[in-house]
Amino acid sequence: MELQHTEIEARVKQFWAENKIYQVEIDTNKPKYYVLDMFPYPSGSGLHVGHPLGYVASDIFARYKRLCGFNVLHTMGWDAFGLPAEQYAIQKGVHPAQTTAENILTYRRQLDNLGLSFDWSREINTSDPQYYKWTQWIVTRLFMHYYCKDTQRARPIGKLVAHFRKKGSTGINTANTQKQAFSAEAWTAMSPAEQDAVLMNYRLAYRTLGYVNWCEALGTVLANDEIVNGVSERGGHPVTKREMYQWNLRVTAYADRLLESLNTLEWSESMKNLQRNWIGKSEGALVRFDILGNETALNVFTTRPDTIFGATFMVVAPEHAIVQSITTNEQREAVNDYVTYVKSRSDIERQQEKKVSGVFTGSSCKHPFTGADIPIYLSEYVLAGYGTGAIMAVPSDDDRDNTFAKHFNLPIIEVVDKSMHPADTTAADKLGKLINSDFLNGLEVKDAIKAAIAEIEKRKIGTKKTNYKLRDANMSRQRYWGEPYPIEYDADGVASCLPMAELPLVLPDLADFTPAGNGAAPLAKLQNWVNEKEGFRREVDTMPGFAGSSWYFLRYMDPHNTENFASKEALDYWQDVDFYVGGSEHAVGHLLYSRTWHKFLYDLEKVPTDEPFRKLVNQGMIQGISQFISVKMGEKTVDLHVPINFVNEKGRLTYSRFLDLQKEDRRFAAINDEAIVWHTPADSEMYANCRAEVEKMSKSKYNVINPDDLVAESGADVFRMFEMFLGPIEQSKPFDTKGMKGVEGFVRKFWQQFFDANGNFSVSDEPATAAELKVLHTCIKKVTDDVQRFSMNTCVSAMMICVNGLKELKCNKRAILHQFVVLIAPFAPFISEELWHKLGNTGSVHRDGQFPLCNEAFLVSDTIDYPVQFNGKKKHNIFVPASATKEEIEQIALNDATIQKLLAGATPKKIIVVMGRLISLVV
RNA sequence: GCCUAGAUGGCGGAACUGGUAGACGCACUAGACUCAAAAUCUAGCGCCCUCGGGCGUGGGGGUUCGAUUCCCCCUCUGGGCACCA
Repeated sequence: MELQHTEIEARVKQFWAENKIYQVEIDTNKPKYYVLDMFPYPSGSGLHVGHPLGYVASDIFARYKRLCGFNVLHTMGWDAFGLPAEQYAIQKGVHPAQTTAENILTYRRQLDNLGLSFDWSREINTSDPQYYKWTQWIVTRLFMHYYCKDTQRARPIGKLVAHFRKKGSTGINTANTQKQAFSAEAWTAMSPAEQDAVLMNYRLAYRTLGYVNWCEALGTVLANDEIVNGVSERGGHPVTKREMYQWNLRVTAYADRLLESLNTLEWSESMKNLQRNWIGKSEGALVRFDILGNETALNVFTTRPDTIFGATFMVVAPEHAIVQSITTNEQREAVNDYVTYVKSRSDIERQQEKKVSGVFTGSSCKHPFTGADIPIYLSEYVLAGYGTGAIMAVPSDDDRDNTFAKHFNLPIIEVVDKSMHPADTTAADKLGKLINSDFLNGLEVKDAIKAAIAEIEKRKIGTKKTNYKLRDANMSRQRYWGEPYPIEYDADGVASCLPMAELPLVLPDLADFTPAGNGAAPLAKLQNWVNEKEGFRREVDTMPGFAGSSWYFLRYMDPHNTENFASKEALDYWQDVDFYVGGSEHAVGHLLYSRTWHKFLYDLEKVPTDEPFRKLVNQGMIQGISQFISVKMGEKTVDLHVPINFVNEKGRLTYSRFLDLQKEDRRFAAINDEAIVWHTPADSEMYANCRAEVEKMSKSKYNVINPDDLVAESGADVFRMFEMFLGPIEQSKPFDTKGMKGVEGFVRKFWQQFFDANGNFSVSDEPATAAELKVLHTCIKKVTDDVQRFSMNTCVSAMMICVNGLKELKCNKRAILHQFVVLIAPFAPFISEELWHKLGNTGSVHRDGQFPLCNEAFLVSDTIDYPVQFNGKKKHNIFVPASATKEEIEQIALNDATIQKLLAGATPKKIIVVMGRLISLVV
């Protein structure tokens, strides 16, 4: 009987929906398992074949776990706030809520076509007020807490206020923006506005004036991870610096813990390294250099305090606040010129052309140990935003300092003797013995660093210090389509957060979505809304995309709860995400913010675990295969993208497919009007050879493959297995539909195994033979092992071998086929459900099936043929009973006539039997 | 420059802790069926060679009876960070 996949899919989908097969509840009799996909932003273009890669893989895993008796939480939702919907709203005037709702319907339909086992009763949407009520609530909690470094956890801001009242700022050890010192009296004497400003220095969500990344084209500020190569990640618009009041998330407070607990996670090493890199912890010392003829001093951060005797000059960032006060009159003009020059250079220019530049300030520092005068320079290679914005330059052991010293003819003093170490040892290796360094002479670098810090602290000229590259995350967006801030300002401008009872603060309707101008958010235009509450003014900025996505995995545990973001019962049962699947592009954005929020909630004892995602797998990107045609355009030849469905299997452009298109779809013709005379079928260029190239899949490259088409053509089961069969999940690879044929053949063969020559359903109740059991159980073993390793491509291979084996044995035994149905169920959910019912089972294979266990006894053969090697060369096979011991194998080998001949009377020096499998005779 | 992952037939890729390299699939070739084609089935398919055999996992060296796997050096490719002191 022919496999009618469309009919089967419709029938099975209905059965699943009617019987709520995938709905899951807390069940304390079963162990829990939480399998999660990174939820998508529902964009206008729908799913392409790249999206399902991770979804299908995690679905297989979720289904496998379910069949193994776990209570599996497997859910999906929508990261629904975001820029594209708002940009579209500005252009077309369609409310983002409407666009988003439409896109969600498309996504939902496409996902359902793939047979994914999500519990849709737990669907969430970050733009739903019932959801963002809790996003806002968490932000109010962040606002109401500070980070105590003594206890290494977040604490209520009230405790800090109480401390200020009693002791002022003395004795606190907190994460803060800047150091402050004030007495209890001074605190009490402060106005509410002044106290508010002080507290902003400690809050975990805080508002401050600072230079931020401003994107004029998008009309909003962006966080560091939203900027790639100096332009906005979305749209590629230029980004400039602008001074504005902004909300920030104090992620730096958690830097150490984020770094530490990475070691406990089952993430790929490269993923952990991306985060380590981004956090960028470095340990060293803060050292004070007194400036000659000036009361102020220059503080520098260095990771190599041991090289301090090699410091021959100082370099200060041109933007540093101290610049004017240390510039002498003789040098003022040169300094001003240089500062102007640096300001004229954009970030991109500075990154691209790194030339040696700088200027002498005229001032000098006194070396804290030698007392020598060391000149202070300005140079753009010292960054204002890192460390103290000033360095002690050690040209002997730092490449940049070295280049600078040579350029400006400054002295270089060797302080580390590297001659004891390999020739290619560099300063970065931190190897060698100190020389020319007074009390440090003779010490190895590692010891010298400790000794130098000890001495620096003893002389009170500096302290041990840890620095991070990680910056606090900007959390304000001057956009409409995001969560409103649950913050209001009183007449004095003092910020307070809304109480729980006033949440959610619903995003008001707006007709015109354009920014309000001058950096103000669209909501500023709604003066009634802004001033709705008497005596208060509402915050008009909205939250960035990462707000809603930083905790969504918790909401799935208890999505309809109105009293809490999730009940304690649900949190205690579901705990955390056991298995998280998603793209590696979220390494330093979503994954870092989620971890931070989660640790914060853990500090508040709201979640039971310190980390949200135990195991993480990053699926690779599915690329498209673009087709190009070379076309003469006037003088030059250009390569143009050709829609892939215009190109036949031989890589030739076919005219007939073009003719099939409706007029409005003739985009390809339109863009190439100039180049090709399209309207003459006889035109030889119509049949030109195309050139294929692997690129990112995108609409503009005409290389997108829609999963819907493939599902309609070959069935969801085939599509799922084929996506898995492409190769390892983690790897990026081009999507080439050519290989689908193989998987299609496999599914068909499997199906036909249940039918006789006349097409009637026919299974035999006779007991299975040893050969049949061996074929099946070999497959069970392989699939069980590989699913757990997340190696889905080899699972599919194993099943293909199994089906070929059963076919060869003409096996239609119920016992064998029943087990295979359960085995294949995670991969091919539709066909397995259909066959499960045909075999006379009730319920659903996905709920009532039990994943078959491998019985190794079936795998054993009577005899095994062992290859025998001589000196690792000559080979000869011997047959031994499968149960033979090492000694017996040796005996049989030595008695074998051929081996005796090969040995020619010699006694082997060594007989090697490894794992009972292979023998090597060393003569 | 630094970090990280990788390099295996014409192609995608197997080989999980060192043990018959190339599983499985695609493509290709031949045969069967067919008037013919498609589909299907059967067989072959790393390279060289006449059998026997020799050579083969980016290149070079090493450890081992035995290396795709472990160690050292080099080349190339993908991803990330990038004047972070």
